[in-house]
Amino acid sequence: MGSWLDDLNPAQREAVTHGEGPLLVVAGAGTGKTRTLACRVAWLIERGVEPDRILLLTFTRRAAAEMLSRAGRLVSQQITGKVWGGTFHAVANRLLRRYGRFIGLSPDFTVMDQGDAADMMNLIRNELGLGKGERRFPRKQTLVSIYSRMVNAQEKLPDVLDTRFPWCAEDREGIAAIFENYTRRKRESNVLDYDDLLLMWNALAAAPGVGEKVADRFEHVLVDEYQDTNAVQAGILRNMRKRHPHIMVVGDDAQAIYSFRAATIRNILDFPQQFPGTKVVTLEQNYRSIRPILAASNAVMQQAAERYTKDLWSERTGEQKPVLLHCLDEENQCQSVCGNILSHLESGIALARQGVLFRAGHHSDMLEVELARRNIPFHKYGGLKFVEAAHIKDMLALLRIVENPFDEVSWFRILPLLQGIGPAHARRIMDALGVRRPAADGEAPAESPSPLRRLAAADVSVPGPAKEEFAALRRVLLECAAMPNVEDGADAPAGRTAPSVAVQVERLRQFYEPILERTHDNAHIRARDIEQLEHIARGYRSRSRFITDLTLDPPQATSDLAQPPFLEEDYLVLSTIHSAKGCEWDVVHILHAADGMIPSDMAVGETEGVDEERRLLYVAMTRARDRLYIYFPLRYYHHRWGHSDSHGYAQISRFLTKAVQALLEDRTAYRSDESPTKLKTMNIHDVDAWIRGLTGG
DNA sequence: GGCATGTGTATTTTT
DNA sequence: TACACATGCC
Repeated sequence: MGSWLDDLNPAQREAVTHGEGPLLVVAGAGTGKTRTLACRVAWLIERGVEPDRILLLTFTRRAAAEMLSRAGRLVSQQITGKVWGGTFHAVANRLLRRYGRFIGLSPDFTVMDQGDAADMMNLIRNELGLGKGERRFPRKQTLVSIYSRMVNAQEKLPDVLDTRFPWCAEDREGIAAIFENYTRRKRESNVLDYDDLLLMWNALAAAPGVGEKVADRFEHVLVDEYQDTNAVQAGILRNMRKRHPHIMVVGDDAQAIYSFRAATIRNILDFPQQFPGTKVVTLEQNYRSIRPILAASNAVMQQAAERYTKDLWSERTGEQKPVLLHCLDEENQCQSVCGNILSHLESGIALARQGVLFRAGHHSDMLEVELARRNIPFHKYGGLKFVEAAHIKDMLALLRIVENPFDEVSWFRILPLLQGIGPAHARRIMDALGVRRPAADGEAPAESPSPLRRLAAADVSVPGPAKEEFAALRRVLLECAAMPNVEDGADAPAGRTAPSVAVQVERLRQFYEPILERTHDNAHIRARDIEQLEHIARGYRSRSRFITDLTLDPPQATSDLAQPPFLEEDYLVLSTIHSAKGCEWDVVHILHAADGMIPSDMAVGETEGVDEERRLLYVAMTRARDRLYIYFPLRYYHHRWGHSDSHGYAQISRFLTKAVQALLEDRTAYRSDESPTKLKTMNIHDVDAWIRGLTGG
């Protein structure tokens, strides 16, 4: 047995060497959760468990890869491709391609992301003539949110509307009609959305016969970040573990931050009841942060109600309290952040060891401009993603049509791009090609000729001005469809090598570029993104695999691809707090610690919402190893997009109570002669005089 | 029916 | 800002 066991603390070792039955590891921030999971995998393998009979479910693919490479090093063998590791969604995809046919699912389904789901909702919304009425009908994004909430929380539509979307309650019938149609349309076009992946996996695992077969594949199931799983995911685990009690879940109720995705903290709190005989191990020694940072973080969490009690402690000493920086306004905040970053850089802390965290993607907008101006390189996580850019979506839609010619949403995205074709003609052409194939109730769609066959054979009528571009589209689609391609799921053919998917992408790009030039003004910047897409495609020989990977595990940030990774120098990470989960930095900067930002004013309605926002701040603070800066801009301008000078004064985040502030060091980010405190201490007459001063000039 | 142009408005986090 | 929707012209 590996001597590496000696490097673990007693609680970690207890978890790693746990024998039979369910195990819940309550692991506080920075307590070596990743290490414990990796060691558990290694321990199981050393005890003779076959790697491919282990299922490791993580929150991101990166997390799985990291744990498996660590475990592999411990047991001195390559296990990365053997252990089943990945997100719930990615594993669902893999299992469904292999076993889906047993529950009536055709294995060549395509996966649509949330944007595609929204487009399909919109398609139906327009067809049903909703949104034409007097009142505003919920928008496509809202519809997807409602739908996703409904299925993931397993709640009835009226309840979801009443509790979460009261302003949409009046449109219940219309919404119900859209959802019914939406589900049917997905089945007809052989498409699964994110939620379907989970629901279908659950159905598969629950199905008599095949369910047991799927469950028996895995002797051990390990789940990371269990506090951020939802009811469907808990159901999947129950179904997967009906006959094998070996399950280990790891999580921290204090770090649950995904309730908007219907994650429920009940999963972790109720785990011992759900899985009788559960052993609970608590990890409390924090290896990450120095004591003053931990003290402040713990003080923030002190106010939370129901939780597993943990007292995080650390041996890492240090004098420096976290710094609370009072800033004049956002501009001043930017200057201060940059100044602090650069001074740490000068003292030898590389940019890569510093992180900037914030509640919402746009909270870093101004800072990004300032960083660019000062030539400080950075990567942003959680902003607009590569695959969400319109031109990338267009390219993917083209590929999807080739892959699955029944994909309505993709056709309806591409056809109106052609000059002279709008929604009406697009519908007509799709009808002529037979893109929709009505399914009998609950059945897989009937066999019908591929729309591409009809495209090749029939002379589809298109309006005069569109003839030329349509002919080009026809040519390129048929050409790509004829190219050799490795099926996903099939093992790569040994002798014959199919060309990489990049060949198809290149061909599609040639078709698409003129359209790009016509429809977008910054066409050449976007063209570079498409070249990047082509670059990624070189690594794939299965078109299906390529499309699925991009939808289930998209490149984190657009700038990820701005320069090839090997040319990267040192760079700073900007991240939403959500995307920072599991990360750590020597120095952490938290922006906008003002009420309305953290907590977001969208969330302050219910106490549950506020509780989650508190945990967000806790997650952000506990990312820091040695230095923590919290910035509080005092003044916010009202109109984000306007030039108005009107502003209001912010309150400091309600989570930074007196008790917490006592554990922070106060500093101001501006010179005293700029001080807004003068204004703060003025009385009403002074304010009026001040206004007179402004109006009088 | 397509398309350019104008108007109003919402407004977080992500697999 | 970006998106949904209305209007008016070809």
